[in-house]
Amino acid sequence: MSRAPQKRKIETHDRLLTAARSLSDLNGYDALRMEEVALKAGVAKGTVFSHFADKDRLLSALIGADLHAALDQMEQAAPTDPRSLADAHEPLFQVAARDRVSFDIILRYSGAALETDLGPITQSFGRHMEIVAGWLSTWGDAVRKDIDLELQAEGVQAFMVQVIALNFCALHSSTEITDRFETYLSAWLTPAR
Amino acid sequence: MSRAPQKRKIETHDRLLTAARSLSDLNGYDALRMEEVALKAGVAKGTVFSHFADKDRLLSALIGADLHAALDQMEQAAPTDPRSLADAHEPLFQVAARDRVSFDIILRYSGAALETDLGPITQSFGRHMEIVAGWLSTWGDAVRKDIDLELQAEGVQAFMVQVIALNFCALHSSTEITDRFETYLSAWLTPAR
DNA sequence: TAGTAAAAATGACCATGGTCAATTTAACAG
DNA sequence: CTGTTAAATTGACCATGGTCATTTTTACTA
Repeated sequence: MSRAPQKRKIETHDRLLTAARSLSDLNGYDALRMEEVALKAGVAKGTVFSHFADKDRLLSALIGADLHAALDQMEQAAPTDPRSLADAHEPLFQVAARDRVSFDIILRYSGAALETDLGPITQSFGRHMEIVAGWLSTWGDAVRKDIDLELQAEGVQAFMVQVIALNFCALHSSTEITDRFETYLSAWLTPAR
Repeated sequence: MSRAPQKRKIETHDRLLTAARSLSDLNGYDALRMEEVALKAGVAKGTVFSHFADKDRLLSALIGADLHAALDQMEQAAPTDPRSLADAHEPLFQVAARDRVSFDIILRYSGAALETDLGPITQSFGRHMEIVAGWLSTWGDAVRKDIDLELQAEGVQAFMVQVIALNFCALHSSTEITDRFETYLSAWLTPAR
């Protein structure tokens, strides 16, 4: 028989996340070492890997939290056109541009919205889609009507990933990201004239 | 003064690529070991890293070649609508779906089309864009006219990345990829009604 | 309270990507 | 042919992510 997780496990899990967070705040995700996390959490190295299957999962937990925080901030906005929709994504772009590692991890899980086994990044992409769909549903005639809401939101996500990727490969500033994003969004969302 | 690369270097480079290719054909990119490549090429491990800065670069060379071959095949087609455009991408999807590693590497360099220092993957994305733009330019009224050709091609690429990502995260078959791609392409390219 | 079975934690150990000071080889000048 | 310099190669070495048999702790039962 399998039993419920012990209180100890939950505490250790929290300590690990806290340790990883403070270390990554200090030196960025790139410099994060699993052994340091263990040390800081007062735990053996093997324990880290019994909580997070690999480094990617630990990073996903951290970056997923970053994304959720960014989405919280995003939700304050109420964009009504492509320009303000692009601007509303600023917090997300901040997270994605923080680190090469953030970029890699986010990109890798970017399309995971349909996955059954939801990781934290995947989850935040799902949430992002709901937020965007919610906004678009209030736009009335300002948005095209020939494709359904879900498809529209998926497209927004595709272009979001695109501009994030472009940002990292060339050396674009953050404002250039939103400008570029706005161009895509206008072309994608604007109704036929 | 710096001198031109010696003949020896070029030969070694070729041997390394050949070795890596045959090993990856055998067991996939995932199981490729740098030391095995060195061994097979009859060279010390350090030599591999003097030719390819890191494993990613070596993989990029291989996968970049895969992509170019796929593009060669793609160029045989002459799609005239979203459906056939999606179908024409089949060879590319094959390459991208070969391996988790291919997916990761391709995705990471997907947005690199604007980069100055062109890697092989980046290059193939540039070439892809030219091909698509060339095709679209012959579509006449079958394609929207409110945005320019370049932007259209960029969008095609964004959706291509999206469906590749979706494919790996959920368990979609290859036909489902092209179907999904076609949906996006219709919505993106079809002129206003 | 003692017994016990599963969960949790441990840390020595391994695999592999990557580094670099030292060595060998190629190419050219005189 | 000999000497000289930079290019090319070498392989011992390191860093770090990840494994797993063993040990310790927890929570439950009689």
